[in-house]
Amino acid sequence: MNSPMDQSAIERRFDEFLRTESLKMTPQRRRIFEKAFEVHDHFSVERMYEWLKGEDGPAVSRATVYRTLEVLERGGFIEAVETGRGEVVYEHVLGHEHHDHMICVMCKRIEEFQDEEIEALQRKNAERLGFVMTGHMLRLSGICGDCADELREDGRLEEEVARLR
Amino acid sequence: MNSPMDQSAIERRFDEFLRTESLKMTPQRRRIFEKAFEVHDHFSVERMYEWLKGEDGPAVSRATVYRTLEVLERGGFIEAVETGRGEVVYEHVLGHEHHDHMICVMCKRIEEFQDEEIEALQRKNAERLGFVMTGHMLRLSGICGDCADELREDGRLEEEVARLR
DNA sequence: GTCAGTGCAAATACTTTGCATGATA
DNA sequence: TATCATGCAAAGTATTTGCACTGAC
Repeated sequence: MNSPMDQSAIERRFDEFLRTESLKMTPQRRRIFEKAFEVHDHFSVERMYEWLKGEDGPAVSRATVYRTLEVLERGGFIEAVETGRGEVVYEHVLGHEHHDHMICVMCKRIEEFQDEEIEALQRKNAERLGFVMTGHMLRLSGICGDCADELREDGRLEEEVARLR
Repeated sequence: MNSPMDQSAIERRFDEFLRTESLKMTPQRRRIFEKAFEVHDHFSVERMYEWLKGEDGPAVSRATVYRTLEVLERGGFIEAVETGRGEVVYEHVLGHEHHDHMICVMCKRIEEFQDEEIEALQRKNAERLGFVMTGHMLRLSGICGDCADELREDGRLEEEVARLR
């Protein structure tokens, strides 16, 4: 699946963003940025660090990964997704519609979904509470089809679901 | 506002839970448990630790607070609420209906709300994705009425909202 | 040439753990 | 009396920061 916006267009935006913030384009930033848009998957700081370490190119330290992801987030290029218990992964944003996440507690697979009805109800509740809503995070957790099948074969699905609920 | 279940009834449940798990009732556990149900507010590990340190009674170490909150969570007496960016606070559960949270990004105030329509839509989405849903977390963030008023006085509301969005 | 960015190692913040001691059932 | 729980300090883990050096503009 390709993004509706191609790599070079996104890169131009990044250049632009750096310029407006008087930040500099460095090989490290470029590597991190490109990797973030090349993968169509969620990644942690550690994962990004390992990816870059395993490939050719200028070395990138953990500190720089932290610092750069912060810049990318501030610029709206990536977004942090809390997967639970303090764990954070990132996903690139440009060319993607807003969406929420459904995470498999067994294999950690992350599915995305959108539901305008839910969004509308969120806004309604915020308003009722007298808040100006600026953001939200909705995360569903459960057992994905594949993992459920495996458990079902062993007759352990009910048990697991009960334990998790 | 009082819970529909009184303190002693909750405490009996705790005794029972400890017994079924072959755990022991200690002064430390009792202090933490009672404080968790006495306050009608969300608390962090650190906050609980500080509360107990400031009051009479047997000393409670940080390690014990961590360990006991884990026990209370496992027993379904309290629930962890992620307030964002890895921060976790707890709230007591018994006698409270399930609810979601709306957090003020300025003063950190937490409001609770319930919306059965949202719950139903969540279940629908999970099903569509082929998941057996076992849990969810919905957190709205924004600026509460009071903080919004303050910003409005200074004419900085629009600006802040734009920055946060 | 100036200012920002980088790597490194140290510092920080938060949480968990091993172990000797003490308390509960 | 047999566990189990506690406090303490040490060890993890994840992230941030100070600083000297390097590199982009």
